[in-house]
Amino acid sequence: MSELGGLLPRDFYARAAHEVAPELLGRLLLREEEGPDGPLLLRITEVEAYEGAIDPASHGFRGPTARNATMFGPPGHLYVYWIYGMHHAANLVCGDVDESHGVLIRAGEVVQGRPRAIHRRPNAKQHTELARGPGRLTLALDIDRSLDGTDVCDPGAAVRVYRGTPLPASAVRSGPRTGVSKAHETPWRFWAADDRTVSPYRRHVPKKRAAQA
DNA sequence: TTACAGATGAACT
DNA sequence: GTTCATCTGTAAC
Repeated sequence: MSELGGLLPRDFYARAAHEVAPELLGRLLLREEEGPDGPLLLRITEVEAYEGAIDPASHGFRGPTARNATMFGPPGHLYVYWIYGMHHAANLVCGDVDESHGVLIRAGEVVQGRPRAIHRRPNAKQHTELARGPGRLTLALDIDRSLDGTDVCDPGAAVRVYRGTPLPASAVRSGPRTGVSKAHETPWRFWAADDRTVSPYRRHVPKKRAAQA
């Protein structure tokens, strides 16, 4: 398909996450699938940047663990983690090896393969809800920990990122990150202006107290 | 619009 | 052992 515009090269990711993040808006995330229907295609509309050792909100802040090992590897790979015991979230590893920079893919618009996304997300009332939010997005695209470490620059990979049509800077908005308890003031959430597939902002819920007996 | 339950892994004491 | 996390669906205001 010509609209894909070719794979984004690894160099694209080999920069600070907050530089890469806004340039990912409008790009196309391709999810390869078995069967005759061909791949799913998602146009990225919302992302958040996390920057390793200098960013207390990043999974990489306290150093490598079994879960976040992928973040400490080379850029251009997919970091998938399991959160709150019920959702997956997908990041693209940025920066250099050991820097543990990442860009969380928060939301997007399913532009191809929509019936399959609807099948996986029966609760979605409109197509704009199919991948509106990081947990919903991974559900719609059937992304889980088995895809952790996928090289999105590899033409044969199950998940890849294509150039698509990047958003002009004038159509990019930024603000505080969602659901993050630390470094809340850092405006490293980026989204496409006036796009209905962008998730609603939810500030961090300070704490959940167990009910007193 | 705001608040909370829910399930699991990882970090922390 | 305890606390909390890059969240979502549902319910009460």
